[in-house]
Amino acid sequence: MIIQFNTRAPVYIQVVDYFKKKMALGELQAGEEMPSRRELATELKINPNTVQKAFKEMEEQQLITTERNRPSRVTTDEHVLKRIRTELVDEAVAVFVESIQELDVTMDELVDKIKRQYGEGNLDDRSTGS
Amino acid sequence: MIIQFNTRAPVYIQVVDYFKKKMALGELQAGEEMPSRRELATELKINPNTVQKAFKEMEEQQLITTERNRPSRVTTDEHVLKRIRTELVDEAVAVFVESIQELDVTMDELVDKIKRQYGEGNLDDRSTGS
DNA sequence: ATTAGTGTACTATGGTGATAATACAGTTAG
DNA sequence: CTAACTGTATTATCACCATAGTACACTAAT
Repeated sequence: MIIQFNTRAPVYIQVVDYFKKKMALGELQAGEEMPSRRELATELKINPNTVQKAFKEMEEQQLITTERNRPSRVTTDEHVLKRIRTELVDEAVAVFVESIQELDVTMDELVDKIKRQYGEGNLDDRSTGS
Repeated sequence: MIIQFNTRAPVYIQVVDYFKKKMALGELQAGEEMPSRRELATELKINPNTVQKAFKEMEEQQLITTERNRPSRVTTDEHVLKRIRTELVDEAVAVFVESIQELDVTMDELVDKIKRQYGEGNLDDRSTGS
């Protein structure tokens, strides 16, 4: 997965979301070691302090834990991990609906535009059985 | 239409979007007079300078015009006005798809969540014939 | 002409976000 | 022990955003 920074949202928030996605997809699993702050900063070409801020945020959200001067680890709380994907999607939907509210958009128009936006076939049209 | 400020996006951008929506819905029509900066600042409980910044942004986007020290007016360029709604929706869809990309969300799940988010029946499920 | 209302411009302050450069304490591999 | 790596903390600078206060030129109504 590649991270692509916007100008709008704070970088440290985008870093948090980046790791949330990784956890939601199982690319980062419970108890797994996180990359070091400096290493990640170099890799993402951002400031170590920004990474530190992101990690601090993730700690407050119970996504990772850190003991002393050892590399941070993904939480082992499966309960927390399970919720990540749902929260990401629900948050995105909330922001989306908020932004198009009162514009009298039909469901058909939305679905059409969303499908078109995906384009590269990332979105599955089949049912998952909810 | 009521404006509800987020903490995320700059206030002056939210003011611009607020007026874009009004224009897209025909609440503000071509050539119509805009409220004065000070008046609007009082009404929205924000600083006149913030309103001024929003109006300057709208001028650069050709949404309004101002001559000398007369109240600003909505552009008479129907071409510009026609595009507003499409741009608003497309932009929202782009941001939305971007945010849920790589999360393996099915179309069914999305539609379900979106409908649920609307809830109060703002979203029409019938086709408009595009 | 006076007054109140326009748009516009400027300075200043405070908060947040991002960067840069250090510094320190603790851990680990050599 | 030493060296290199961890996390953490601090100070400083810069940009953007929002606010406050003030000022000026012009227009319109009186």
